[in-house]
Amino acid sequence: MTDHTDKPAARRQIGADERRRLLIAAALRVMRRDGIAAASTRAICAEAGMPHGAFHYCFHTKKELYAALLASDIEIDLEDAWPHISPDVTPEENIRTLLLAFWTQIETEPDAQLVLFDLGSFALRDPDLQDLPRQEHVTSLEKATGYIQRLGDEADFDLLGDERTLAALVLDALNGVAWSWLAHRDNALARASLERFAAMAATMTRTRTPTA
Amino acid sequence: MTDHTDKPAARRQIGADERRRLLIAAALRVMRRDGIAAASTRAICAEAGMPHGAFHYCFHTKKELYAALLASDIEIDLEDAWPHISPDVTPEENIRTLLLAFWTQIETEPDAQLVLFDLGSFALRDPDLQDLPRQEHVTSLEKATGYIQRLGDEADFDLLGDERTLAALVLDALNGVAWSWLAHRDNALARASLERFAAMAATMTRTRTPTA
DNA sequence: GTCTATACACGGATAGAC
DNA sequence: GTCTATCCGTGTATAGAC
Repeated sequence: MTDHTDKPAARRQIGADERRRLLIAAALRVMRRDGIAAASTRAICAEAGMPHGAFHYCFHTKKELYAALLASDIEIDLEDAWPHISPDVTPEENIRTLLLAFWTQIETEPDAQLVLFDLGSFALRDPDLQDLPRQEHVTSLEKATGYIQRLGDEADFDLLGDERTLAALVLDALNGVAWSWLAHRDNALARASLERFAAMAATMTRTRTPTA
Repeated sequence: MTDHTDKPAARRQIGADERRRLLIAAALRVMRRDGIAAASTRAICAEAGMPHGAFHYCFHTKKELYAALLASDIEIDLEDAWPHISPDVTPEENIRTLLLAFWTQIETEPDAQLVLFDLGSFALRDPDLQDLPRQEHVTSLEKATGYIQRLGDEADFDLLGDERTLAALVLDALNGVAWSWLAHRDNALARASLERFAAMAATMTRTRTPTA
């Protein structure tokens, strides 16, 4: 009789793990909107529609939330936005196409990009969290290397020199362009820089099947 | 008789403008050491050896200090560290030399670099301060353009394409490499990326006086 | 397990003595 | 102009009711 009530009391019991997910998502929203400094535990709980007390039985400490945010990698992903690469156009054009596909992802979410910088910067100061950006970088590098290999396959060219170094440079260039773009907000300049980069990178390629 | 004392009481009167300089310097030290979040007005005053009250008659608000920090541009300067550029070696070697000279500046002060990111990121969130990173970028761009022109002159080559776009790309690449280096701290990888960039950039040059 | 109320420390800013 | 004492808001964390 005791648990036989009409009120869906059980529905309120969403469980700590689910709450964690909600809090992480809420934290990201607050950070995107108001910056990392404004993302207090109170603000995050309010955003998630939870009472403030909920925070500390989902995460022991706030640092734990930061760690969770950094672990749930919020990085650029091209899986669903892979552009059309054709072996019929020049390597330069294909490289440019790929870079601009990346760039579009960044350009559409400037606030997310800023949060990424803030979060990384925060972690770099804390000895307990320093490994997370390092790990994130390794992951990005692997992903980028994969993208570059796929590009070479689809566009029918080989890369000269070490692929990993090149992948690192591409990632860094994109990040650097993103950073300065956040300051100047000159879309044309950012894209021109990337197109310049594409032209330069194309000199590091050799087509596999020479055009007959 | 009144102001004729042996005690150097007047020496204590260092003046508000001098205090401002001291506070700015102290703020930078604290930020480098403990991060921007730890740089409270109290911590800064303590670092400067001043009472807490001193802060608010040097700066009306803390934002004013941030503005002063961003205005007193803490950027990479090569004036005193310009490397040896020779027209007798390839453009690629000269470009690499210049880039690595820049890089050495960055590499020796990682904490300063991190503060630069933090400060910029903070300013980008605040509508009142957004112009400062923009202005800083313009300044850096002009300076970089100057360096590139000087490089071309001393190394005896011309640049293909728009100089400003190239200067922007160089700055962005350096910043991007710096950012990822702060995470992975792999000096060799960072330098390899820059050398790669130098090789690519060299394809955008044409020597002025063709070797006879 | 869930939520309220609260403890406690710290931050920016100001009032007012000297 | 210089410094002390203090106000007030906010942040993290926890004790304890339900």
